Amino acid sequence: MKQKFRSNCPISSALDLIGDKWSLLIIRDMMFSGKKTYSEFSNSNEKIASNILSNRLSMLEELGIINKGKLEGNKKTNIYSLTQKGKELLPIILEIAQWSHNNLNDHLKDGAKPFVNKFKSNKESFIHNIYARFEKQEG
Amino acid sequence: MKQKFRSNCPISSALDLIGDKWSLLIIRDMMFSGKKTYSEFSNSNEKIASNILSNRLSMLEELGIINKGKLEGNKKTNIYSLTQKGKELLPIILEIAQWSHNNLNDHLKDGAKPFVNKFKSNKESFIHNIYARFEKQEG
DNA sequence: TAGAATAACTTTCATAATGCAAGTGAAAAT
DNA sequence: ATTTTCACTTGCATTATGAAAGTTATTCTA
Repeated sequence: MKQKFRSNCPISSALDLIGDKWSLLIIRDMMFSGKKTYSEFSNSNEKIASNILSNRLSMLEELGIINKGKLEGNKKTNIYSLTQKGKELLPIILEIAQWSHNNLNDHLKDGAKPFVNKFKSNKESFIHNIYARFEKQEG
Repeated sequence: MKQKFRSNCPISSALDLIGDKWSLLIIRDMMFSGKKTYSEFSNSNEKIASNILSNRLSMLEELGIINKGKLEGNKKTNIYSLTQKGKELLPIILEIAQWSHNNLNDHLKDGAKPFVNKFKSNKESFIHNIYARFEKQEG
């Protein structure tokens, strides 16, 4: 079997799992756009190729970051959802957003700025509110 | 010219710059191991290939995340240091460490755990202490 | 001060990952 | 019954990564 991890370092090990240009975008879409099907993911602004999307969805599932399921009465559409492990990527994603907000200002549209500002003003509560929303969505 | 960014999304844009398996490891070594030269970076546990290291150092410099300099009286050794933009990657890296600590526990050695626990207990002050250490190192 | 060692790469070539376009098969809608 | 939709897969070109050896300019050492 091929080694999954390059070392025992927590940073390195996380990058072994999600250190690419696509995985976190799928997670982002699940967290902030409520996307949950293959075709929804394939419609992102960043134009992920269908084979890469397919590959990442199965990797993320294998890693226990997302789940794959169905809705009753529909055999066609697969419904992907975040596991706890996946949900806990939220703080990472928010810090990334903040870094971009601080350091790539020229390039970014203004849309996300109020969002990041709200996060900055009280990170803990901001994160807990989103976690609560995750709960609600699952009923 | 080739487009650097896939979209205006802050997450996507950050990943366009540092969304790979090596860039953040170089930053990590600068932040936590005080590494600053090519040969120090090439000695990491994760065994980065020399051509990739070279490529990443120049990318990171081009992106304004690190600086390349010399020490007086030494024309040979290049000294790399973090810019403000680079230093601000600290919160991202710490959140990644925390995620691994929470979710990859079986795989990780115990060494980093007290560190992450300290971070968890008071993130703001932990981060500010490290920022202060950055200042000190530069004199 | 001549030769050895070191620092920082570069080059070459094999392998793996990504990207693009087209194609497939089952399920659902018309 | 036929067309659409959904979730992929396949084939092939391009790009990125990895391993090993080679290069050049210092700097150290005998």
